[in-house]
Amino acid sequence: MTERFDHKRIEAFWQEAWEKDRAFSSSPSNDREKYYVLEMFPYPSGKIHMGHVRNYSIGDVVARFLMMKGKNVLHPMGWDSFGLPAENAAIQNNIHPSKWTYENIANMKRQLKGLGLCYDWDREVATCAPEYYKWNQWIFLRLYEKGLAYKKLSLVNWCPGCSTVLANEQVIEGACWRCSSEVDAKELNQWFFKITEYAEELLQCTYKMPGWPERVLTMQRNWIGKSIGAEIEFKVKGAPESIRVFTTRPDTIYGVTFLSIAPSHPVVDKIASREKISEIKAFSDKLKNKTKRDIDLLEKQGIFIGASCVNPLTGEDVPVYASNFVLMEYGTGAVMAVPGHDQRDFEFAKAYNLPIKVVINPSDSALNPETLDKAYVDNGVMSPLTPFAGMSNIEAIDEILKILEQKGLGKKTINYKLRDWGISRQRYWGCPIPIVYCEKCGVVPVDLKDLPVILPEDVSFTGKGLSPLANAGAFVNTICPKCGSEAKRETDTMDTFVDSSWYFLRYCSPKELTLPFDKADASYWMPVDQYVGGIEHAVLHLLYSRFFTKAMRDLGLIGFDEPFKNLLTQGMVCKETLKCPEHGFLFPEEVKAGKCVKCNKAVSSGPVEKMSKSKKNIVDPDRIISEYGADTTRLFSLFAAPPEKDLDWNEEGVEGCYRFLGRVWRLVLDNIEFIRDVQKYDPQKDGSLRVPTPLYPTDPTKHDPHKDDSFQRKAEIMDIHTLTHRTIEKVTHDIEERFHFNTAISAIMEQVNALYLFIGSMPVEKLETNGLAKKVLRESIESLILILSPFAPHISEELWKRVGSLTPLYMTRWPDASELALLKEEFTLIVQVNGKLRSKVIVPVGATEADVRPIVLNDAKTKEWINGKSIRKFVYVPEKLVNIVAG
RNA sequence: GCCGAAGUGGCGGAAUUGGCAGACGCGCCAGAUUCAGGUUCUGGUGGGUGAAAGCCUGUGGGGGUUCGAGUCCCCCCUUCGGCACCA
Repeated sequence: MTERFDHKRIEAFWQEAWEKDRAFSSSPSNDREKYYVLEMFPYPSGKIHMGHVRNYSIGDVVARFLMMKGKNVLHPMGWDSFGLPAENAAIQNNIHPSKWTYENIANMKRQLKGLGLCYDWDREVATCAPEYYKWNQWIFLRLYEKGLAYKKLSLVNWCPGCSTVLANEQVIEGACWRCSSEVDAKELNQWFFKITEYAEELLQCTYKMPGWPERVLTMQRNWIGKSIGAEIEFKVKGAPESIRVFTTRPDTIYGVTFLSIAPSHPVVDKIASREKISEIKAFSDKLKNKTKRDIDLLEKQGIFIGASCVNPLTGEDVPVYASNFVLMEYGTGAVMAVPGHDQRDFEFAKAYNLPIKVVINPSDSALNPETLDKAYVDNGVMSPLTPFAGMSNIEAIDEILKILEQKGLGKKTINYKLRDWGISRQRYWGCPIPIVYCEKCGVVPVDLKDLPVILPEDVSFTGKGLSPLANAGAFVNTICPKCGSEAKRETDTMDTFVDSSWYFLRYCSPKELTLPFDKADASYWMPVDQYVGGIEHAVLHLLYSRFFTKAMRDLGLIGFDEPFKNLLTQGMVCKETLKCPEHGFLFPEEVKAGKCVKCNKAVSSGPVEKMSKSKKNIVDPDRIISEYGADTTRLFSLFAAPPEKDLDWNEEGVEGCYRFLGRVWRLVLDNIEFIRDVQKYDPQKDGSLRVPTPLYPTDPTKHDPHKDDSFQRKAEIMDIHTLTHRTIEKVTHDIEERFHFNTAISAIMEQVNALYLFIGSMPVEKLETNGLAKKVLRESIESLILILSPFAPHISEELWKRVGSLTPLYMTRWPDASELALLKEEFTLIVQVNGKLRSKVIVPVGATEADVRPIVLNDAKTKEWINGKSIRKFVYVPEKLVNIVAG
């Protein structure tokens, strides 16, 4: 009886051994090439979910593989531990956010260790620790000093029911997530980081980042939203003011029939007629209180403000409208309206009976504004109504800009959609902003030597009113660092995205006391060679981190431009949902025989969706790990789909992986006597034993144990040798070049299947006496254990020890595929007749067309298909196939 | 509306450069082992047709390029993701 595969005992044993050996600790070294593998650190919400398992399994394979490849690998882990859920827990369960957070960290750390992930835990960081957030404050002050952090009035979401500010994420369809009151827009003084200063560089670098997925780069480019156009000044008729508009289509200026401005545009107060001002104000307020979605549904609306401007080129009067579709935040808050060539303006002109002018025509026809049913937005030729009749509109842009520039009424401009990053949060559980407000000195930064500004523990959580910090007198009341008189601290905390914008640098020297990180350590380890995380951070975290890197470079802290060389965005973990017509989503245990246990109605299986509590389709990693083990859990999460695709969770697939590991276990233990003390087969020394080998799988009659012919036996043994090295080659390539762990695992499975067949076809006494078989078997099993180890490290370590290795597996080199073993003397040539597979022939490697032609044409099957027809073409693809065109 | 990704057996997915479509796993079917269930081992499994060998057909749909297309080009359909009055 083979010893049972006891995953619990094995996994506990090796996890302890790795920890005791400090197997994965890292330090800079000049004799090995560095490699920094990073997975996005988790928010300590309480326990890990399958998304974490997947994310960290991917990173772990990369890290373990590269360690075995001899790289000096940095693979750290930490906690993004400031944030709102901790505060909610405080309000709901009367537990301090700090306690809640650290308990969660302890539990999740236990879970990550239970997965056998190869982290250097000596580098662990938690962003809520003063030793960490001190440096947040330090960076903030350096940015402030550089003018990259500033304060300004801006709109926030205000809940009148809770009398507090809400984050955008807390506003659900325009209402408070907690009390459902309608959320107002409110103007507050907020701190900002000047990310817009880097808009152009952030954009340009996206074209030089081949290691990032194209779709993430596209999303970032869209988010930055560069558009090239012109700013044009329209003088107000009968008033000293003028209105500046931004347009990407200066070529349409001759078609302007009105101007549209944002209702909140400051010019309204100056030029609108008295009776209109209050109407426009009301219109503007109404818009502010609507969520984006609602505005989308609104029709084009506007109010004539009672004033007109003059078209700088035609001198025509253009009435000014306050319109609901013009945003104050973009461009200049004013647009020139060209109904003939812009669809929004067209709709507005139709609704308000404004003239439509065509100034650009398609190259082959002339448009009639009377009969136009939509705006003509394509390129074309300038119409006779303009001074550039017949010229292409693209060329006309430069001509028009020249005239405007001469008149001093326009110039080329670039606009970005990217806004400065508002980092103030009216919350407690975050990093305090190190600023003091003094009546005499105004805004005063805290001295660097006085950092950190410690977040006070002794505060009360009511969920009402201002941030708990604002009520913490001992915190708020302080002394002005400049003049020493009484002053008050800033009570807002920083957005938690600030914490995560530089944590990858802190990992390089997590215990550094004088700076956020040691410059030499950072320049050794950085940039991150491989970053792995979810697509949900495509813009936010990944853009902020890029910005921070550039800003810190300009502060002289680092000497590189981009933080993450290669990025892998893994797909979501999904599962089928179950839905009862009466009770909605159900947990699997609420369904018996396809019926809801509450109402006995038939339950339909809903769509496969991302695992979430509300959809009741979550699978708890703890349960899976305890039932099947960490190795199986990791293996399944890597085998079920390629990493960037969504993964469908199904328990039968998990069982399949468990079965596979059991199969490996038995394969090794059942044959351990044959291989334990045998020397490995070395093709360099034993190369003379090589015999011509057909491709695997070979003729099934060969597996007949009674038909023992030593030549055939030898060929069969050598097939295993070849397969072993082909598998090493494929697995190495799949991990290294493609991150296709699913195909790497399937190749290992194929090797296992082949070994079972080989052993099954070989009588025991043969195995015992055949030296070559033993050697080849040992080599194959050894290499199997090694290449399986990044995926399933515990079982691999255990088997590695069992086959008699003295050093632990994690200290062992990754096997190399022997080129000699991969050499073939013959290969199977595919024979196609008229593009269809008709036969196969064995030919020597390196055969030329002249060598192959007679062999193929004499092949009986091929002859049959050619059937006397004349051969019109003979296509030979060396080492692959021939295609005979006959007819 | 714009941008992007994808569409292959009952299911998850392979096919790296245009060259044997469906590797591997799940499920299902059969045989062996077992007192029995489970386990384990072996074989089969796209569809059509056939006793079988085999033949025909087949990668969302339609066209094209090519000796040869899941892969390249054009048009269309569907699904998912992102952005969305950005002037």
